[in-house]
Amino acid sequence: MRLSHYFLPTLKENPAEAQIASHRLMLRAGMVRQGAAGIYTWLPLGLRVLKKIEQIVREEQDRAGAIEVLMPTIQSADLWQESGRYEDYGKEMLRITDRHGRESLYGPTNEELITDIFRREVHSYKDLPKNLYHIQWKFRDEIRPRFGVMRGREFLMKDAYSFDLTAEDGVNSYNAMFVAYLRTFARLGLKAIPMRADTGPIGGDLSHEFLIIADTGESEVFFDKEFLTMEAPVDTPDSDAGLQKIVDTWTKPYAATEEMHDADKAAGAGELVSGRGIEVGHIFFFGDKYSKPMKASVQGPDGKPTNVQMGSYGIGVSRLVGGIIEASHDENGIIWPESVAPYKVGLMNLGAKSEDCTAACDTLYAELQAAGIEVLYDDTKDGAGAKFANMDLIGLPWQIALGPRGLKNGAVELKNRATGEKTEVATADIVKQLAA
RNA sequence: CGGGGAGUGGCGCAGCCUGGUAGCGCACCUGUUUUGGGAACAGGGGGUCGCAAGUUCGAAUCUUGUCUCCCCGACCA
Repeated sequence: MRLSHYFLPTLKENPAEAQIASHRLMLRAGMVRQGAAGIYTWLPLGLRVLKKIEQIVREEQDRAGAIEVLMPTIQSADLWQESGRYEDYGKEMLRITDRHGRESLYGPTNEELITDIFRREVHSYKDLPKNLYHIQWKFRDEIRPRFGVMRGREFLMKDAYSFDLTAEDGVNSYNAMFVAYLRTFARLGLKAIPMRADTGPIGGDLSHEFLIIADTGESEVFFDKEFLTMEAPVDTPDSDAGLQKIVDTWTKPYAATEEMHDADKAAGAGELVSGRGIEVGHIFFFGDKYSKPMKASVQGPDGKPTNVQMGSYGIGVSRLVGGIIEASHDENGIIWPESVAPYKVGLMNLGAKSEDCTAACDTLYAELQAAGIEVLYDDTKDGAGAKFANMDLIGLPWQIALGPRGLKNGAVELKNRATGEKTEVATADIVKQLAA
């Protein structure tokens, strides 16, 4: 993409409304603009990151056997009255009345809707297990939205729902998601720690939150130092026992959020670290909490109807954009992990008024594209300093600087954004090196 | 919802106390000179000061109301 044809409104100064790093940097890097409190427009650069995260989440859900659907944002109040949550959910739920006076709502979550789909279509234990997910915008009318997209009112979330005949099978489905989450966060370049969690309004008795550690996290967390060196599973076991083993490994060391922290239990554990955490995923197994009131049952082998055992599994996709920045930035800007970077490399023409230099940059740009490398090409007439500063701000993993000086030597300067390391690379070799 | 703060060109701010021609930096436009870490000079465009009432000869400035945004707390992917 040529910057001269792109839409990247960066800011040199810090907007007054943004307090924390990710919010500030997302505004400055031209990723988002606020519409109302906790509601954002995603500009091109931010949208690319959002889509990349979404895709990684999707791939890992698919790998774990979940099947993608897409449920609507607007739901009828009927189903919520059936589950009893229409009253329970309170003011956080945005309620809407349509022209016919029908009570509706902008979905804050989808347990009711998916349970309704399931009960209408699935009637036999032979069709189990099933895990259906979607990636959709949600709305929760938070009392106080803050921290940009990390705590917005409108947010993009992946939510999966598992259906099993027995509680034992349900735990297997839960474990499969647990492992998928470890893999997902690792691919996003994050160190996420599973912590036993309170089940809140979703309900149930088995639940883990996945938190990434960052100074600006919303809750205080305590965890065994061991987590910092644990590696996410590379292969996904295809046996229930294999899954259980991984879950056991990851739930054995002590880890708890403030509200679940038990100083006595922690005392017997390993070397404890405390810090602040950002919740990026939350999984629940809640048995028949919804299937019972909503009569979602299948016929078992014995011919008797049985309420299905359910679990639900959320990942805050839009929150992750902010979360990744919190975990990966410096004083100059964002440092994207390569897996979610909006472009892999930024090409800067430092001699935009020289025909030779521009021709060399145009050629290199075409070659990079031909090699399938995602490149943002700063072909504007801005000064060199402004180009460097902008590239650092938007945080692409690699920067190529090509100006009159390099043109003379047949070399470009390649900079690694994360390490700051700069190397001279022969222009002829640069594409090959980046493609590797 | 309780407590605190703020609304003045696109962004960051000053002016308000003590009412009297709306200002600065950045950004933007034109020209000239520059050109490897946010260039220089000259010229220029853009704001009914969140909104509404009130006080006054006169309101960005004083009074009242209202809306919005931000921060702290309780709540949350």
